[in-house]
Amino acid sequence: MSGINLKKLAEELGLSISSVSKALRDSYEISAETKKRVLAMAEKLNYQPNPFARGLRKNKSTTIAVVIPEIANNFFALAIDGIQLVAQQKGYHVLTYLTHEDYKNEESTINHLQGGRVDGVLISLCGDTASVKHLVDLQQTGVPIVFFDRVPETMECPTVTTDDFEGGFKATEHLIQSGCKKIAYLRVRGYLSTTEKRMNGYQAALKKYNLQEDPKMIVECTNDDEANQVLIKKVLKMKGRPDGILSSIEKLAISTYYVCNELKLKIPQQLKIISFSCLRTASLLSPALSTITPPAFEIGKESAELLFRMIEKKTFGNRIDKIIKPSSLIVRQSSVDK
Amino acid sequence: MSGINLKKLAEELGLSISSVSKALRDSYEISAETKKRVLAMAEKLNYQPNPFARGLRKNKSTTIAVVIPEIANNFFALAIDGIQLVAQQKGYHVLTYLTHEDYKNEESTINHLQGGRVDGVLISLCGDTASVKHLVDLQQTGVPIVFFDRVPETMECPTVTTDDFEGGFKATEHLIQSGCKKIAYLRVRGYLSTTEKRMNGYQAALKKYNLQEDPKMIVECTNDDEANQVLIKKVLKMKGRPDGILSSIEKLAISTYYVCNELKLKIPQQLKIISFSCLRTASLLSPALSTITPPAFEIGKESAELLFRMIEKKTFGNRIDKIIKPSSLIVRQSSVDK
DNA sequence: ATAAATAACGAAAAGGTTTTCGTTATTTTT
DNA sequence: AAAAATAACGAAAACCTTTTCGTTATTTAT
Repeated sequence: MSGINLKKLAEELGLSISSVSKALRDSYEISAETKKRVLAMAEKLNYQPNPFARGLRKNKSTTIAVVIPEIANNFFALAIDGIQLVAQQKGYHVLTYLTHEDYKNEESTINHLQGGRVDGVLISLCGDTASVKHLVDLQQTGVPIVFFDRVPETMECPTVTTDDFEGGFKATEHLIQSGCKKIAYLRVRGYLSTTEKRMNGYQAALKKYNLQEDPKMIVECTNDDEANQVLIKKVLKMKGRPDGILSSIEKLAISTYYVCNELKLKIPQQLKIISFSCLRTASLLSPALSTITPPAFEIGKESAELLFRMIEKKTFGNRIDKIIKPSSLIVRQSSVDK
Repeated sequence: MSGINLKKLAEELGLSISSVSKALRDSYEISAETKKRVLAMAEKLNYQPNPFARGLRKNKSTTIAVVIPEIANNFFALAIDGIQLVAQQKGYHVLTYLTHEDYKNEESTINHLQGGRVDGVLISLCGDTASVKHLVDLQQTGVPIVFFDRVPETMECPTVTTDDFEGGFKATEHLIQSGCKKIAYLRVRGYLSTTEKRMNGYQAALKKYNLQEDPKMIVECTNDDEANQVLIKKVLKMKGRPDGILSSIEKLAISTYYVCNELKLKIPQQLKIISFSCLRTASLLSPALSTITPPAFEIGKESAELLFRMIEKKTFGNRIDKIIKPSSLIVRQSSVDK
């Protein structure tokens, strides 16, 4: 389509295809003078090597894949930002795939990635990932994979995560120290490593401060905002309702805000709330939302850096990296009495 | 790397490479029985055709590129969502590139796209795009390009935008009807089609209601949040300060909120504000932010659909589509007295 | 019964690069 | 002056598919 390839360059220059190729790769076999001529002509005609021919020949794509559940989510958007930064530096291209929290999508996406389309994969698991077979298969074909944020528990693999347990623990501890006696945890259905560990931290904090665990205080939400609001409303209307909420994801905190508006529940006077979140406008909300904020950009950046280490020296497999980046607890008005 | 290709399949089946290939493409030349055997074996070994060999042979990548200024921005995130939806349906892969509002990045990205890496390009221009030569060049090599949201003015090309002029007009009219006498417009430096047309709408509304245009009321912001806050603060502290603000992008509205917090300026009593924005939490801000909201998802979706129409029948060039999707004006507390 | 058509498959070229190896001409070494 | 080394380039194979064109065997039409 583009039309300008090595053959045409060679004709234009009166050289052979191989010589032109070598000149462009700065081979010692080509004289300095010829190289200069070739470079000039390539520049003039804006020659771009055909990526397929090159990929086929070198068995390398200079492309990585990023597989995430959704993009309209500040955490993932920021993570991609970090990934792109590193990829661009390395001269790599980035293919993005969205699973929309659907296991079938994740599976078929990963399967399509076999065959050499990419040199490596960065992935954050979707909520209902039932099996990791597709991932193990891909890994076994030799494609380096780095998991970030939502990682598998039953698979040997490099991961980059935040300290979800500590985050859940500290957030809960903070609510307790703000006077909460009955704290609910908003989790998402399925088996996400993040949700699980955050809950473990929550439970550990309850235990430390001798607060009773109550199964009714663990609200299992879905992907449907309206349904979630119904669930949250139900918990907030029951007798013995919680006076504090720890939300494992941002979206559920937002839903809680809406529900509180509707129920005329005052935050933080009647209900204190804190959420895992990367929302930039957290401090502008009414009231400002306290958050445990994972370093999304850094997580993306470090994941990519780790992946490129694996791509470059093929020595992965010996050492399985588990990188953990701390989240920051940011206290705002939603979790403290004025 | 993956190891399993047509040759191995053929060996395993006792067939020739060409027969296996034809069986997989469901050619009439192959018997139903053989096809079944081949399909079964391909399934069993999880055969994935090498995308480079195929791309090289068919001169087609089944890949599109999306070039945007930034990703951590709800408008672009939602647009990508729409794009991905269509691409996935069509079985296409999506390469994402971020220009970070840097012309040099945009230029080199576009130049790298020559050579057949992608079958089409979706792009939203960066703020300081000085020339469109790189885009014209790419277009002339035969790669279909669709521009969305931020589009060039000096180039024949298909575009998908929102009605920026009307949006600017209606937002300004709304502020006037809410009692504003002196309205500032927050624009971004450079020559973005969006900023420009929104400003034209703003100016037209002022004229219609016989309000004087004042150059000091047009605040030219940059990409640096802190610098912008300084600029906005300056305008809000001067005598004859505005009583209304129309912000051309979300980020500047957020900055204005921070400045107002600092200056103890009450929104909406002392300053009314409305902004172009796709912020999901607009209604949860303190106070809730009135917005003109472009249909980001639909813009992405329609851009992609248009692009695929161009890719599929190569009849583009005859008809240049200019699709305009209306924004919605959503009035909340920030722009009306209680 | 022969000619023509069809069904089912294989051989080989093409697509653009990279890389190995061969070839020539020039320079250096003995 | 002959031998060896080097410099600079070209020919061709390889990467894996797809597709055109043959080839054979079987079926249908004359």
